[in-house]
Amino acid sequence: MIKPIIKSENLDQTAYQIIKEMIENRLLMPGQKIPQEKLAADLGISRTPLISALKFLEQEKLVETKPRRGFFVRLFTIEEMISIFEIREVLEGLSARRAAKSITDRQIIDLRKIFKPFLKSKKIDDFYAYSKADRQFHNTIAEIGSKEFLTSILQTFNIVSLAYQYPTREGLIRSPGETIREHTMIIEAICNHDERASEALMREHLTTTIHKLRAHIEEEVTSQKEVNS
Amino acid sequence: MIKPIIKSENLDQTAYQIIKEMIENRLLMPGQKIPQEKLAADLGISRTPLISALKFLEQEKLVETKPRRGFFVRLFTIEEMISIFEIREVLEGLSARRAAKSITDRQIIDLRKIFKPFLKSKKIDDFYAYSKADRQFHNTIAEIGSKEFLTSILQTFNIVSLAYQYPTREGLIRSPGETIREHTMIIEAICNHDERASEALMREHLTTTIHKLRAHIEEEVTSQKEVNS
DNA sequence: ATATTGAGTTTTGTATACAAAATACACCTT
DNA sequence: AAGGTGTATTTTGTATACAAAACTCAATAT
Repeated sequence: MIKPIIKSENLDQTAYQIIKEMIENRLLMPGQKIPQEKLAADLGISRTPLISALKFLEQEKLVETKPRRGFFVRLFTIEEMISIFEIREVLEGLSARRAAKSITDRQIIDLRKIFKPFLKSKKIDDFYAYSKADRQFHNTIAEIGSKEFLTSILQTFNIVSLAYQYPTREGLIRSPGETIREHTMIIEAICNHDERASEALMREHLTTTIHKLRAHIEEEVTSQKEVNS
Repeated sequence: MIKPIIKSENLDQTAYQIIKEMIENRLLMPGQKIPQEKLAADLGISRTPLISALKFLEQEKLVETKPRRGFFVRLFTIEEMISIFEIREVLEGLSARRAAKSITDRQIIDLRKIFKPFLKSKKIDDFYAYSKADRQFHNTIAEIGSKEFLTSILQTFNIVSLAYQYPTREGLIRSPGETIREHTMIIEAICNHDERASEALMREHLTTTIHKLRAHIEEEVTSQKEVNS
């Protein structure tokens, strides 16, 4: 995959973009200390814009500082993952509601296109492709329905992208067979400008995922105990 | 009012706190350019931590940068104000739901105390005191119900405090007589650990306020037109 | 009168310098 | 061998330095 290098105005913004990607792609591992001098040299910049970038990432909770000891890549707990999903539930619900209000004919066509390749097939087994469509679905609705603050919140806290860090099946918590119907229902509600249904369906969709996530975790804890005993 | 000066570890964090307060208290006016050299001198620090602080505030949308031209205090449009309230609606709804789940007996006592002084009186005319209680109500629920990410989002984007920048009656959009019943109902739902009702009532409370806000704006636009014609 | 030019001034974005704090590690003591 | 102590090394937080961009404003041209 070719990464779109956004040549931003300032060095700290470009550094920010690159480091964020490095964390998302696990080039910087959670818990690891970030070597300032070395990373600055690798990026071909001085420590000043690098530190500025790291402080952004600190506020986004992707990185943490221990004063006078440096920056470290942050580790997310299971509780935090659930917390992120709960926030997704309400914010993406709002996005969907707003999208239903403001969607244009052009955007309707784009939105309906996303899951088209999967509607014919009886069983969806290409998890990679479906995960990609899933992300695109959520991001598109966020783009249509969010402006200014909401976009800023979703992006700053990586609400959508962090959710796919879950370690199974390309980050998919539920199977495509289970979610495809919900996805199409949400899309239709938005395309019909039904604000109430769009929000309700999106929330339901994510609530169900949270339940499944909780169940997964329970299972894991139980099986861990079995191994340890 | 004595401001609690939080002596933080780093200079940029203290600068951040002070500048944020200056903006909230209108010592730095919206639209105004921020003079770096002068402000740094006033705070007794160099430009390095000051810029760092300003970049935080930029991400919070309290300040904006025009590249190579400097930092400016940001101006909020009416549309953005409504947008903030919509985000409040869903995020505080979530806060209330979580608070209902986790509230302790000690916190129940504190929460019930907030509106006690106003329950006896027939008519509430001390807008200043009521506005303060209102803020405390929302902040307390946020504190009880939010952890990690949600707190961080609410604080970072000043979701609660920005809402009181509305220029009438200490930022109160609806009259105390109108809202006191809703406030007590929300409090009771939370104290009874009723998650569903807590979220629903909080959302309703804020939705009604948004409607009122929209009506106010309509009125203003209309009367403006009358003046201009 | 309005618009354009350009030298002088201010301010920005970034690199570098440096004191103070943290860390590493060899050496000593028990 | 285990633990403590002091010194050398690294790294952090902040100030300062400086080239390049933006602004100011008076002089000139239209």
